[in-house]
Amino acid sequence: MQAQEIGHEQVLRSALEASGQRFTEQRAAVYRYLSSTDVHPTADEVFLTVRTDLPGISLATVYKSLETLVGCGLAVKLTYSDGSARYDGRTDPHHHARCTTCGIVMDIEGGLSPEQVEALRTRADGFRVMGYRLELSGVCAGCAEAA
Amino acid sequence: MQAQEIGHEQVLRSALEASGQRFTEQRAAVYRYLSSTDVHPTADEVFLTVRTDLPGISLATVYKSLETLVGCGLAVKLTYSDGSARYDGRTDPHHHARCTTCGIVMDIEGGLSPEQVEALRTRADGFRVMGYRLELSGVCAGCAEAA
DNA sequence: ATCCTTGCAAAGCATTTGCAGTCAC
DNA sequence: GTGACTGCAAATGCTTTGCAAGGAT
Repeated sequence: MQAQEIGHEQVLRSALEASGQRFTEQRAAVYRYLSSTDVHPTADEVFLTVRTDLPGISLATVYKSLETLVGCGLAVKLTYSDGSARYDGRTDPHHHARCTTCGIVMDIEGGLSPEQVEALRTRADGFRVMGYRLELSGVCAGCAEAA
Repeated sequence: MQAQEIGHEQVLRSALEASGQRFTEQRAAVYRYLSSTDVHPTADEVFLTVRTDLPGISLATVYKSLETLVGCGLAVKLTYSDGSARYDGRTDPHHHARCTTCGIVMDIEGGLSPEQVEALRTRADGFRVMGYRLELSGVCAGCAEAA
């Protein structure tokens, strides 16, 4: 969808400009991929995929681009107990469910209500809430069937 | 409290035995420290503290012991976007609030109700929920004041 | 023209692993 | 006595960094 891609590019340009950073092919390619998928890829997976569009891109640049996107609020970095880090291009409120067997991360629609967040905050004296993360862990349908 | 320590030791012995593992001084010392603090220490902080009781313990053993405790369900490993991993010796349901400035992790009392968890699960088709993690991110009172 | 960004290679750092000696059961 | 655990040191693997060349504004 051409129109959508242009929309994405505008979003990225604005976000970069707002923080005094420059628009580049590499950042655009990383952002385009991240906002087109729901697989929550690792940095290496982003690298491997983006490289098919932009053969010259380096892994270091992918790391830097991802960090830039996170800094702009256009992506979220998710870290897990097995040491893996994954990136999520969705910026609307939603939760995750992670399969501890195969590592897949699925989206769960919906967010906490402001009241629920506030109820939590009142239990953390003086804490200023910027965001939250709610994640189920367990076994996905596919792995449960295989076992 | 001598009685409490003995209680802890029994809990650890049972948990280890249940999974066919052995009770050792090192595991006991790591568990004793973890269940006595609410600072959510990193592996290195556990090492530095436990070493005052058990001067010979190695960092590798601390890592292995922590992983053993996590495997027994006596501790929870929390990983963060800056690459740090922290361990929590509390096993009752509760949440966390993490300061993105100083890195401190605070406990928030309470858990999600079974109904709330179920409501989330129904949105993840076929997923078998084993646990969840709910965490606020933001700025703690101390850091907010300093800024 | 300025200075931010890239790509490469080297460095960093937390964590894991191989192995011989030691210890729990 | 047997197999698991420890401590040490080396290795691993993801991520970051330094720097010269290139690119965006």
